[in-house]
Amino acid sequence: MGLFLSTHVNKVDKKGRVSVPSSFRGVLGGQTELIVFRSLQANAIDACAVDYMDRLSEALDNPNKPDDMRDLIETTVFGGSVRLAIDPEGRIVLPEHFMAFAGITEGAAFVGRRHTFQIWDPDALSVHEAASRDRSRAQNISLSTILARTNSVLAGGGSSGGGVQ
Amino acid sequence: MGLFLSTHVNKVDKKGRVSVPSSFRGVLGGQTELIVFRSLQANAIDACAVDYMDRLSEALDNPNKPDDMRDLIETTVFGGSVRLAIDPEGRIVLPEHFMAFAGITEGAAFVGRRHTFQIWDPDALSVHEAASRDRSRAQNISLSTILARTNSVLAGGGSSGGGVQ
DNA sequence: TGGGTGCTTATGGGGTATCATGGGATGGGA
DNA sequence: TCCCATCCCATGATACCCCATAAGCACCCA
Repeated sequence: MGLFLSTHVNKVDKKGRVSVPSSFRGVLGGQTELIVFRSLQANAIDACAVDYMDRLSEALDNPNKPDDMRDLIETTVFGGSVRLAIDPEGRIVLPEHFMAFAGITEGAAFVGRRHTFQIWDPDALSVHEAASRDRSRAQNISLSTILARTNSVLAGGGSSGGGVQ
Repeated sequence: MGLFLSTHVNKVDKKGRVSVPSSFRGVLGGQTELIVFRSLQANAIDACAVDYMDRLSEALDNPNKPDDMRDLIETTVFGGSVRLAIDPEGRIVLPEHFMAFAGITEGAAFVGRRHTFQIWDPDALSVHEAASRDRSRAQNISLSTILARTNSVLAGGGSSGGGVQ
């Protein structure tokens, strides 16, 4: 119950409300607010807990970060983010221009990404997911290979993998 | 009692429930949840304990990990995986699209793979196993050759190791 | 050695709590 | 006074939990 996991598709009603999946609300703990902003990588909406934003801010203060990246993130993420209230039934109302940006109309797909999650139009997600799976397959990613490979990275070694699968 | 071993075939009842083999539940310790994920290599479902996923998540936070790889894994693995509760009788309910993906209808084969296990349609598994056996035979793999070859690697030596088999 | 006994495991069905979703009511701001 | 946002309540569907039954296995005792 600590990480945002799995994908849930929920309906958007005519008032613009959409339920945040129960398991995601569980990850948020008792928090009745969350942060959303337009994703930098895709036509999707990124979302996270309020306190996650604080940690992101600290990371940004790291002097090793290039200045232009800091500028970019400050503008797009912090400037473009919105704080949303979760109603007693666990629903949120996405701002109009966010819906348009992600192409969301009557359905919204919530995709867990560990510390954050994304909100997609279901159709756009299918397309994106298919492409991602292909790329992952090309990299030979599986539950068992990720750990093995990461450990070798940590050890400084770069065994190219090519495992038996 | 530490590794997922051997293969068990169980029935899927009309509610979609299927028993996790008792020995697998033993490996999970007291954990009442597990993670499932559509395999990238085969039409089967990968499964692991929740804490395995936690370790995977920690590994992903390693700053040496390339950013694009992290994105890919977060989307494919974490977005594509589902957390399933194990009921008091030791059963799980696989999501509809997971069943369809693996071609599972009335039976499910649980295949131990050490730290993870897979769930197959029994018929699809037979086909896959036959193919795997052929490949093993072609590569002259046996339990004793694996150890012998690994040891020689560790020792830095390259004794070509003509397999006994 | 063979039969019986008791436990663990797998499977089936029914009842209940939770969740997603829809509609209506209420209150504050324009 | 009107409109919009929020909150409250109702409902259908689903997921979860509890109990019951049956089948396999190991152990024990005769």
